Amino acid sequence: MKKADVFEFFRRLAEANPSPETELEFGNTYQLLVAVTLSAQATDVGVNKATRALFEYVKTPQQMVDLGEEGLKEHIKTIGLFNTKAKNVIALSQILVDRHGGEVPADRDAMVELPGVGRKTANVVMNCAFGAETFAVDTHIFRVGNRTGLAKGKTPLAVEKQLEKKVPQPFRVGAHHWLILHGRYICKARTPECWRCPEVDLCAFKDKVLDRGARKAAA
DNA sequence: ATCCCGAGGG
DNA sequence: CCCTCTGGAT
Repeated sequence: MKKADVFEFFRRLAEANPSPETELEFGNTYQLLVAVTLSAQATDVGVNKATRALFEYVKTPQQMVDLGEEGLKEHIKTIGLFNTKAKNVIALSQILVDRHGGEVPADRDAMVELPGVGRKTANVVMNCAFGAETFAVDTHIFRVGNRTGLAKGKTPLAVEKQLEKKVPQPFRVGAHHWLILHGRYICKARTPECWRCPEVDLCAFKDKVLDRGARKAAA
């Protein structure tokens, strides 16, 4: 995508949604870290449903350690991969207590050291909690980047590097959310809704779905 | 059957 | 690179 088009792409997203936010619900940075960890292969709606009750009384890593692995499992049973997630969250919480004074470190490398926290999760927390210009490339951003031609790459890391290079300054903090929301609600995995996409004229996607009626008839 | 804001291990 | 963990929605 040409430089001027990239700017226009984000300008429109920003215009439509001036202050984008995560759809995950949380009350502090620690809860955000836990929520993002739980969100692997799960929808935000599903994660929120599980954390609503949990976060009522678990607001610190120490309180999570006190709850324990089995207690946590009871709360997150309805989310996929709950066994591994429960184990990781308890272990991660213990490390925060032991080595970080009960706080989430404002440092990506330190966060990635935590069990269950990879580069993508760390990038989300750095961006949402600390306002860092990080691009957490999840399934949505990977797809949107490659489809549109905004940031092509064979791996999430490659797409991340492209975004670091291409996203212009006024949009670097918000880009993560704009791209995810765009992917979730318009540039969907199965049936992208190009007919109502505000950026369709800037997009390189070859199989654009421009007519809803035609597509329904074909299906 | 396929997807959802992945990470860890082989 | 591959596989596994895992339930709910569509």
